[in-house]
Amino acid sequence: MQKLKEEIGVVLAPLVEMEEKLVLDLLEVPPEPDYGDIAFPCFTLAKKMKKSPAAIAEDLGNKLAGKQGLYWKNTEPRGPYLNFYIAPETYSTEVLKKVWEEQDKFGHTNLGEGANVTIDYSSPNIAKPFGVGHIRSTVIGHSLYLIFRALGYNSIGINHLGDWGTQFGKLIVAFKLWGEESKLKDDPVDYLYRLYVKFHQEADDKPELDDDARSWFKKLESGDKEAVSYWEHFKRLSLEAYAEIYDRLGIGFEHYHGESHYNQMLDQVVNLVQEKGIAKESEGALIIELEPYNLPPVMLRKKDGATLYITRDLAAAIYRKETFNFARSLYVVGAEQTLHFQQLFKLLELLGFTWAANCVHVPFGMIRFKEGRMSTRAGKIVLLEEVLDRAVEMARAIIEEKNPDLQDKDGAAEAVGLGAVRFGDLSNDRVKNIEFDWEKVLDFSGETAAYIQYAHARICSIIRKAGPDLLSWDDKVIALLEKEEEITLIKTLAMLPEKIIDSAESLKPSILARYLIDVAREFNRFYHNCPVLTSDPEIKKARLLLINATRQILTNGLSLLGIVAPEEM
RNA sequence: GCGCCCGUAGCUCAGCCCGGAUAGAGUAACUGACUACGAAUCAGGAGGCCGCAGGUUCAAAUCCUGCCGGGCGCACCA
Repeated sequence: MQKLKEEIGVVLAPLVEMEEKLVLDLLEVPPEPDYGDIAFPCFTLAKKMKKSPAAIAEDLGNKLAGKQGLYWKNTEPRGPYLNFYIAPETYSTEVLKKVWEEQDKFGHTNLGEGANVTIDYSSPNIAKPFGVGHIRSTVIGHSLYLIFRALGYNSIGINHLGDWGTQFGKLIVAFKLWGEESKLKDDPVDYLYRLYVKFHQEADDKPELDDDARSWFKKLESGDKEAVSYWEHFKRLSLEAYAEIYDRLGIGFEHYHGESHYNQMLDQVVNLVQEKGIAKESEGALIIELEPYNLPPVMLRKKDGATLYITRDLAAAIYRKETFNFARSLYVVGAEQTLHFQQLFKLLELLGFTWAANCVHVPFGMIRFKEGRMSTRAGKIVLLEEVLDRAVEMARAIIEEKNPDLQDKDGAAEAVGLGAVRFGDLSNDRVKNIEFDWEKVLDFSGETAAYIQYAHARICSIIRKAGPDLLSWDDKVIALLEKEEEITLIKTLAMLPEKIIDSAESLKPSILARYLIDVAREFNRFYHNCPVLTSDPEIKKARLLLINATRQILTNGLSLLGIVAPEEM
């Protein structure tokens, strides 16, 4: 498509007396396939030439009448637009050959030239259960990780574990009051979670519990043996539980640098801020006024001397720059923390770090119940594990019904079930809140991962039946792909590279996800109108190449969303 | 009170960054297609003051301003 545009630029520039680049910027894709493949709008020219846009388009059409290029076969003025139609043969050959040759690398580029991109994602809070709320950061972050890697960046996944903070004071207090070691061993995350909830219930009536919790956290910060041993115990048990979920989702991190990792740097960071002269004491606490920037003040140290979340984030940002010298640093964290990151980045800027401009908060909306928001403290939460299990179970039931002879039912059910959960989080614009609805989670029809996986499985089935020998590259047969469904499918396939780039630039995997739905849809249209196996040998060969390219685009795309496409389901 | 985000078909959402041709999907309800390469599919009609009101423009779902509705946040949590 890019080559087509460039060619048009060269042809059009002299005719309209504009620079090629300007022409290229104006070119757009028409809303209807009937209107051609690339359109040149004549509105901007109308002023300059003092003629109606339609007359200009007409004029250009006359000048180009009967002419054609390598990638376009004719032009057609239509209202204020001059529309170009592609030459299917050269275009299709170009696209399909490229996919054939590059295989699982199709769509990948070296745009990033190996530059480091740190991606802070998932980052659960130790001792809290892994709820569906956390899946958004995990799944969106991991997809961005894969997308950046496909573009030649060196993605560095960082799991910034919430393994420090007042919640540990609360847990220690709760465990000392009500805890039993045996129950802790059975199901540590669940048990710690129940203690956490109980703590908040009790603290409503007994505010002194909160004071106890603060003082235990203070002890932890100053290295108190007992506090540290509780903390280590809780942390180890939680990490073991998270590891299972990450394994299941096929997710790994380069670094598990939790908040505690930055403890030894905090004094240094606080000193740095004080040297800059931007901090001041207020009611015993150390704060920084950000009023000139229209932001509320930031507190770096509480009056009891303990540090806060942002103190550790400040240290972490500096550490990441020093360690990884990132080109960009992404924080895939909920939208409710937008202010926090505005303050953090402003602080970095005030400290004179010009790279603060390369730090980006990638926010996303929250998952809510119909009745209101989820709350860990109140115990109103849906566990991720339960969601995954039920989705896989449902997929398994459907397979049992539709494909009872399938060999690897478990494998397929896992791929489809997990794919559904992932896709549900990836296919909509990040920033919107999602209403949690079991019916939607367990629905595998329409715009879902299963729709894409099903198209993939059908293709695999056809290729299996044709026999692998028939699938080989042949320049000569591509010209036989001339039906509307075939051409449209090829045009859609060709978009993968630009969609991957779009996703990276906008930090929205949803662009890629929705594109894959389009590909599957166009394939289905082809499938219902163009038989492969029963066609004449030459056409059969050409169509096999076409569906094989489609299969490749689907797996390449899905893999960047972290979704597996089984060959049968 | 102040700041940020969201508002498009009954429901869930694309499109908005970068303004252009009749505003698109899915889903629900209705109609049709398995003696067809897998019906988790496809085809069809139906369904819209693009929250409201101004403004900019030859042209606004898209840009600007105000308002309304919802969400989130705003010094000792993360």
